[in-house]
Amino acid sequence: MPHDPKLTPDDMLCFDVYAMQQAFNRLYKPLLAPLGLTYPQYLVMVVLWSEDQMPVGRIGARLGLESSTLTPLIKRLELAGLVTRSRDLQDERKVAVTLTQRGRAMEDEAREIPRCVEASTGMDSAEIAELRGRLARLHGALTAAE
Amino acid sequence: MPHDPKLTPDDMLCFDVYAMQQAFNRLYKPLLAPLGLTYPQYLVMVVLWSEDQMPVGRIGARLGLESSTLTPLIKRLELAGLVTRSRDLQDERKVAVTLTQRGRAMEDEAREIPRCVEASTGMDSAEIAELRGRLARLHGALTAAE
DNA sequence: TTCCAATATATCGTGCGCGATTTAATGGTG
DNA sequence: CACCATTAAATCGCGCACGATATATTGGAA
Repeated sequence: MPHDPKLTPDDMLCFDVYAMQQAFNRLYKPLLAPLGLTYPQYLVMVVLWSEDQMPVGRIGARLGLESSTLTPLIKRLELAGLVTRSRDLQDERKVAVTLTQRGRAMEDEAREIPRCVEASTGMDSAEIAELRGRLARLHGALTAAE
Repeated sequence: MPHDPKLTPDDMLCFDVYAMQQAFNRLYKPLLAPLGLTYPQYLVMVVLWSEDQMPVGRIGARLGLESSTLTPLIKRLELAGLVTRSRDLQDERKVAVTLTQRGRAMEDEAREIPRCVEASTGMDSAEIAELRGRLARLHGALTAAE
């Protein structure tokens, strides 16, 4: 029985995804630098721009992040004056995260970013949609596999 | 001029990739736990299994990682008894990373992992190849866009 | 030969990301 | 009412990941 041909990272789907994540990070860095945001911070802001006043846990559910990741991140957003944190009066276990005026205003400053990113992909919307469909299917299979 | 419809992370290709990376990490974790490896450490081992005795910089070139990431990671592999580090005699700036006997032996223990991962994708090889092609094209476009 | 720019690695500081644990509030059940 | 499992955040420790910087070696150029 012959040995497997030597496996390299370039043969692995997971490495494509790993490298792609690196590439997106490099792409976003200069776009987000003027806003003073990191990429994960930008994701949190996107969530809040789509629906303000959310408890930490709900943001985490949207992004697949734990409170151990989000709590310090959100505290940095608070320090930057973009959000405020306040205990929910109905349920004091929850901490509601709310955009400040400055946080809301930043949505406008960030408006060009999605278009800029899309342009960098060199793909038209149909192609992007097709790729996203495949990724969604794969994501479903992987999470189903636990 | 109408406002853009509210953007959410679920509308973003970059978030698909971000979530996919999370999913792969979750998938690999239990597979790598018996070996005592993290996912980035596994990638380094894959590189060394494909070609032993490599300087730090060459490993970094393969994986897209800086010495500031690799040096501590490789020191942990050394502490685990999987590799040794030694100055290149021809060029003493370089540090050659070499598998120990235990490091080489681990290749066998890891042999089932790629098949296991492939099975979890729920895709056949043609489908995977097609997806990888699209990702490679996107990666090229993104890195070309700086 | 002496100097110097380039190269290779290491170090430092900051920010994710997660598992494990802690703390506190909630909503039942006995 | 008292008890307690559940839930929501926060905290802690560890390991990436990267930019900026430091250190040391190398290979030329003056």
